[in-house]
Amino acid sequence: MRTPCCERMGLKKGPWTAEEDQILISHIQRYGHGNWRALPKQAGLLRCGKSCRLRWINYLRPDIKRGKFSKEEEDTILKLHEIIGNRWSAIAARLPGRTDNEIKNFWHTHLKKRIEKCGVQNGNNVSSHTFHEAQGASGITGNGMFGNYVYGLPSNTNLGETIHNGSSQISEEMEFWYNIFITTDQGNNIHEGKEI
DNA sequence: AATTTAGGCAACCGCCTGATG
DNA sequence: GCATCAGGCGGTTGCCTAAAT
Repeated sequence: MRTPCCERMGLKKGPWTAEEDQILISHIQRYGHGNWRALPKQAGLLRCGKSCRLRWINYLRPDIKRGKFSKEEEDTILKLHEIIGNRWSAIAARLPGRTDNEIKNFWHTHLKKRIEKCGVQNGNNVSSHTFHEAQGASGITGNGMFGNYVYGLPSNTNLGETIHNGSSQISEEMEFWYNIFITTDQGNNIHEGKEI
């Protein structure tokens, strides 16, 4: 049974101070972040590696875009979420400067509510128009896809084939977004709807 | 002005995966 | 094949602040 890194004695938890931020930034700028576990010790921070990594990726990274999400970004999140579900990191990969955590928070605090509202007004949920439509057309059940396993699908299901051959009922819009997803996904080890 | 409530977001937790020995 | 480690991910929590009462 390994000890979770955060349980080590003497490690600080909770909000980061400006001083800690500065230490982390200068250390990474100087030496990079080859080994997160060793970094806090090397930098002189009383934090666990995970905490440092999270702080850097979600807040301190220089290329982070802060502020409100644009309409285009919102649309992208909504569409990708319909296609791939709660794969926040995959969605974030398509929104330069945005982090998975930020997108996840934005989803839970804004978009989810909006969708639920729309769903109530329309008497169904938004997803039913796209991915669920595809599911219905191809006999697929489940609530997500892509991953080391395809949610609710046999592991050998070729989703690309399913979508393309499934039926003309599948919306062109979904196909458009699906194509964007599979053709632009680089570095995520995903190819044609499946992780390799 | 004081208190309560709700929303937003940073951070933690636990699990999973891939790499390594 | 098994154990361990580090990194990564998604779910969840809890704090802070603004709005409402």
